[in-house]
Amino acid sequence: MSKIKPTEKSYHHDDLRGKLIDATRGMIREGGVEAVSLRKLADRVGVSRTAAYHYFKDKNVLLCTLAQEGFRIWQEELDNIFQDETKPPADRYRGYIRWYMTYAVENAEYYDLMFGRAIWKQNTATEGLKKTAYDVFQKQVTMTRQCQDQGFLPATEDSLRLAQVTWGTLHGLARLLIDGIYTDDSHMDEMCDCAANLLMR
Amino acid sequence: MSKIKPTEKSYHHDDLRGKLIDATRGMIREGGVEAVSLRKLADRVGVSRTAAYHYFKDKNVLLCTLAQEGFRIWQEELDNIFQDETKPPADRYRGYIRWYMTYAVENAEYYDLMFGRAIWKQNTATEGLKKTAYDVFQKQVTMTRQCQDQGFLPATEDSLRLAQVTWGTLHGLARLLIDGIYTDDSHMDEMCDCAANLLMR
DNA sequence: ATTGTAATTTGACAGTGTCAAGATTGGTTG
DNA sequence: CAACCAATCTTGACACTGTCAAATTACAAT
Repeated sequence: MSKIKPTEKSYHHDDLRGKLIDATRGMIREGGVEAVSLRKLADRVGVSRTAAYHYFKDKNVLLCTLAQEGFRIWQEELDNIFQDETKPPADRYRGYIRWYMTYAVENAEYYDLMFGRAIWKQNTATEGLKKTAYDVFQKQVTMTRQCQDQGFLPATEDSLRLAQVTWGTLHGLARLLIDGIYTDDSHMDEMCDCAANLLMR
Repeated sequence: MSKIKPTEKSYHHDDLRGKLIDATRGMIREGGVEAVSLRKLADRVGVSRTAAYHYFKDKNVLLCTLAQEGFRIWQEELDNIFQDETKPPADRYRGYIRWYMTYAVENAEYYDLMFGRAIWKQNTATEGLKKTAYDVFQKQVTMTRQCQDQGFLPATEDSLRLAQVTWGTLHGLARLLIDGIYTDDSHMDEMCDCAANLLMR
């Protein structure tokens, strides 16, 4: 038995892979995707420049791994929100909008990693990331259909298309807030309400 | 009179500044913002690595200049669309949505420069760029109010907020299409229609 | 103890943006 | 016309970046 799972603890450092991921997450939170440098990362973990290459093919794969983790958590949050039986469905949807925008603003750098260009441009996304992200969207679609059935999203529209457009709306608003184009987050509540009014009926 | 306007033609190269801008625009169209390199740019124009520094403080200012140019053109297009008296107002708005998405997809790299993170993150935008972009948004607001008055955008909402949200919707959809998240542009028409149905009434 | 193999490091290369100092050039002035 | 001068452009240099190939280290099994 010569194979050792690289994710298991190794001798030199306990779970270097995990430490790399943790440190990268920290760097992203602090300075955004563009602040992630493999060499600074190595310094932070206390390892040589190219050590990360044994666990991640290149920088892109490392970032995709982090993004994928983000989508997994996102999925869980989504489930929690829409399984909360204490609120009426329409309130849950309003809560979802609120949660979306709040999360995006408070975790701007991480949101930017997940939905930003660095990863999605010209098919650089890992297969794993694509799949996980696709699952999240599937959830969004079924959730949309459910809301249509419950009568507060327009039933005339195709669910898939409607899911795209509603999600696009939230995504767009989030981007405006994060990048500070034409907006700052001081009026986030009003924007959420306005969006809810437009989308729901 | 010792001053010579740097924008005027110089002796070594006729209007180097203009040539730099042109070449940069080309690079953006070909490979996106992230493909712009000052050294490759210099090569392309046939000048030394640091020549551009005489006309632009740094790379960021160069990009902002290009983006600003984009916003000026954007402004003109917007005027054209909403001054077209041959169509009824509602059709003009639908046409605007169509134009927006088409432009974004067909000039993805340029759209990305104008509305993407590279320029807007943490206040790196030039004052000039900010102003020009702000003017465009102002137009969007007055246009929104006009549409509210004409009765096909909800009159109950605050114009500024509504302008933000409608624009956010288009921006979000454009980003989804450009980055290829959950979508490709083969269903752009349906997405435009769906968005129009949601926004207008 | 030796061998094998996985983990890690070192060296190197081709890029990048940007600063400081030097070289070039053409118009203005003595 | 010659000298100067300031705008323009180039060269050299520095500190970064990602990534590959080869050498080194360290542990497990024989």
